Amino acid sequence: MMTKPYGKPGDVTELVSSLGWMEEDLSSPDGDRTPEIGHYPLHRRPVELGSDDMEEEEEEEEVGLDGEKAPKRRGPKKKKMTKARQERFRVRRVKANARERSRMHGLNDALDNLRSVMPCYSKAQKLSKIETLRLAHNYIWALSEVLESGQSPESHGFVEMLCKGLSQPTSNLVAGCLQLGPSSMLINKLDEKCGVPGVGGPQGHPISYPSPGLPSPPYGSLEASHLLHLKGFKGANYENSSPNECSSTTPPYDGPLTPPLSISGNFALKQEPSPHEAERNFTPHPTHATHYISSHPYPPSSLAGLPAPQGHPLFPGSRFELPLDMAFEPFTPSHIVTSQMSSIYSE
DNA sequence: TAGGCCATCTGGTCCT
DNA sequence: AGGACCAGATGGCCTA
Repeated sequence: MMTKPYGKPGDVTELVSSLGWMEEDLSSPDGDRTPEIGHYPLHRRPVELGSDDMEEEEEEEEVGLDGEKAPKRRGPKKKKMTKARQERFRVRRVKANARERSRMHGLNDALDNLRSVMPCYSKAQKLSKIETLRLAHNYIWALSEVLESGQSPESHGFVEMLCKGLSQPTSNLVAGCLQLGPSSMLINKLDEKCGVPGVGGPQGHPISYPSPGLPSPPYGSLEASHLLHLKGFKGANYENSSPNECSSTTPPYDGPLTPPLSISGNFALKQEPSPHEAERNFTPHPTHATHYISSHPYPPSSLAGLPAPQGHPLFPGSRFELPLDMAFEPFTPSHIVTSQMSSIYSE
C-alpha cells in the first residue's frame, strides 16, 4: 500500500480553520504527547483530503493516456466527489485520525499500567513496548510455575524465566531490580578459587559488600506489592546456567533468545544514598562493590600472595558472569570503572 | 551513522 | 455511515 503524499503546511492551517479543529482536539491527556498542528512533521500533517489531486484522479480514470476514452469500468460506479462529499470525507478522516491517536494513547496508558506492575518499574528507564509485553509474559509464566510446581521465586529458574527472550539491557534491568547480586556466591567462589575459608561474612573478606546503607540501583525498584519477596533474593548458582536456558519444567519460548551475556564491565560509581534509599533494607548489590572498590585498591592486602583472579574486571576470578553482568549493565558509562580496574590491576 | 523505538497519518476491513 | 481495529509508511529522537 502506498502512502499518499501529505499535505503542505499551508493546507494544514486551512484545514484546521475550516474544520474548527481546535487545539483541544490535538492535545493528549498528558498534554505533551501530541505535537501542535504547526509542529507536525510533513508526513504527519493532516492531508487535505478531497483536494484537487483527488478530482484530477477521478478525471484521469475517464481519459486514457493517449487521450482516448478509456473503457468503462465494471463494478459499482464511483460516486462523484462533490464538494460537500469531499468535505465530509475530510472531516471523517480528521476525526478518524483523532480517534486513532486517542486509541493509541489508551494503548500506551495500558502499557504504562502494565509496566507499573512489572517487577522492575522505573519511570526514568521505561521498558520498551515489546520488552514490556515479553516481561509480562515471562512474569505470568514464572508466577504460574511458582504456584503450580512450588518453585521458589528465589530460585535460579525463576529469574531465568523472567529474563527469557528479553534483551540484555532488560535482563540487566530485571536482575538489578531483583537485587540479584554476586555478593554471596561471588565470595563463595573466591573462597573456592583462593582457598580462603570464612571469607565474605560481615567481618570477612574485604571485598564483601558493605551492606545496607548504600544505594540501590537507580533503574527501578521492586515494590513490596509486587507479590513475591524477591527483595531478599540473594542470587543463585549461575555457574552452569545461561539466561537462555530454562529448567526442564519450563516450556519453550518462541521469542528471540537473549544474546549471550558478556562481561562488559559496566559499572557506575555511585555516591551516597538518598535518605529514602538508605532507610530501605536491601540485599547488598554489586554496585556497592563498585562503591567500595572505588576507594579500596585491589587486591587488598589481606589477599596478598593469593593468585590474582581473572575474568571479571572487578572479580576476575569469578565465573559468575551472568549475575555480575546483569546487575552491572545498567550503569554507564562502562569505561569508567573498567579503566579504573585496569589501572588498579596494573599497579 | 546505523539501528531501535516511537508517534502519527492513512487506507483497508469488519462490524454495528 | 461511522467507529474500531489493524498494518504499512514515514520521519524524529536517541544511543552505541
